[in-house]
Order: sequence, then structure tokens, then C-alpha cells
Amino acid sequence: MPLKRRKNQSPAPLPSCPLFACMSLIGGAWTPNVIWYLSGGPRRFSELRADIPAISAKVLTQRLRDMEENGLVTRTVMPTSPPSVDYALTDLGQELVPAIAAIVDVGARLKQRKASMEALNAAAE
Amino acid sequence: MPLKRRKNQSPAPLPSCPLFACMSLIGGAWTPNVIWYLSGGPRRFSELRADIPAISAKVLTQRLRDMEENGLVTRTVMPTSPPSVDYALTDLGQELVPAIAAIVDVGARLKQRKASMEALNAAAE
DNA sequence: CAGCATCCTGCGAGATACTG
DNA sequence: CAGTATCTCGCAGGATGCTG
Repeated sequence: MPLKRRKNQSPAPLPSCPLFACMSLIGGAWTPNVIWYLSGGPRRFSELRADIPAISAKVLTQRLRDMEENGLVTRTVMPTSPPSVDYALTDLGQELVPAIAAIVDVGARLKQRKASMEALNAAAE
Repeated sequence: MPLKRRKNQSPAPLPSCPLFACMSLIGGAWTPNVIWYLSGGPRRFSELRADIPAISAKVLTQRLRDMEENGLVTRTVMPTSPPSVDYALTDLGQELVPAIAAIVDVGARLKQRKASMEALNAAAE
């Protein structure tokens, strides 16, 4: 989702399209998941990797860096050995949680609906 | 946002990541906007284009077709002259509206916050 | 453990021109 | 009006290998 109009043109600021600003924050495929798993409280890098097995370390780092830049998460390095890094949602990041929750909610109902559809199909055969 | 794992691998179905299923529905940069403008009632192709000036005809067509495939919208051709086509949200599509609304809401607050931040910065100088 | 560096791929999207 | 066709580009993301 090339949502970010970083360098390119797009001079018109998309009047009355408030979705664009917000979608650029959660646009990546993984960002919402990261926010979701971070909404329960601060987590370490390796914990997040375990939460979302399908993400690669590189992409997780990228997403977290982007989110840090956008002021969604804070990054705290613990000077232990071995070192660990804590990520936590900022107030701004917290504000996104309800939206993500709504998406999760719909996703769950979609899953249910799909399951009942398949049950119907199976019964019809 | 290459969310769709159409042909590729990804054998693990992302356990406990309900976001993925739903994000693949609204993953495109424009899909949420289309749903949003469709939430007020059925609209014609040209109306949608006017609603979202920055979208190109091709992309709008693509998104609408994808959404039709996913059962989010219905497409009704009116046999008039000149021909017109009506798009409307299905029940499934309607279910996504609250989630989109939540995102819009956050987007609006983000905008406010940004505005007040800039006002602070300006006052500081 | 938590990363960075590098190379590679595929999809979303823009631009432009043409059709029923 | 409502598309379709073709081309190109940029970025998210995957894979692998290496550091402090």
C-alpha cells in the first residue's frame, strides 16, 4: 500500500478525505497487528516476534522505527546483558487502539459468517 | 500493502491474527474511502469519482471490482442512455462502516492534535 | 538479543489513450 | 458515461547473512 506521498506530487491535500492521514499510520500490513499486540502493555522485540510469527525481523524493525518516527510508540533500550528493547504505545498510539479493535471485531464476525456459509454449503451437498 | 497472499506461499494461516482477514478487505489505499462514501447510500461511478478527486478511473474500477468479488458492494447497471452504474454496500460492506468510522474519528483527532502542536511551536518562536 | 545491510519480488497505483 | 488496455514506477515485504 503505497500510501505515503513522501516525495511525490499530489498537491491537492485530498479535501474531506480524513482517512488518508490515518491510513498512512496504519497502512502497512503489519502496523495494525503491532499496535494491537502493544495495546496490552509494553512488549519486547522478541515478544512481538513471537506474537506475530509471520513477520520477519527486518520488517518488524522497519515498522517499529516508522511508528517511532510518527510518535506512535516509544523505544526504550534496557542496558542489560543480553540487551533488550522495550516498545510501548504513546498516547497517540493508544488513540488508534479503538479503531484497530473495531477492525478486529469485524474480522471476527467475518470469520463467523464465512464459517456458517461453509456449513450451509456443506449441508446443501 | 501487499496484503493478499493470492498465489504465494504463507502456509501458516497467521493464528490469532484476525486483523489479516479484515485488512485484506480494506487494505488498499482507496478501499476505505470508497466504503466511506458509499456508506451514505448507493452512488454512481461518476459520483464516487467526484467524491474522491485524487483517484483515477482505473483504480476506482479495480477497487470496486475487488470489493464486488469480496461481496462488499453490489453493482447495478442501469440500462439508460447514457448508461450509468450504481454501487451500493452489501450487508457485509455495512459491517465495515463502524471500523472505518473509527479510523476517520482518530484521523480527525490526529489532525486537531497536529494543528495544536503547530500552534504551540509557532507560539514558541 | 536486537538489530543492520543487501538483494530481490510483486502488487498498488499513476498516466495516457482508446471503446461501447 | 463507464469503463478497458498498456506501460511504468515506487514501496512494502521476503530471504539471507553479518554485528555489538
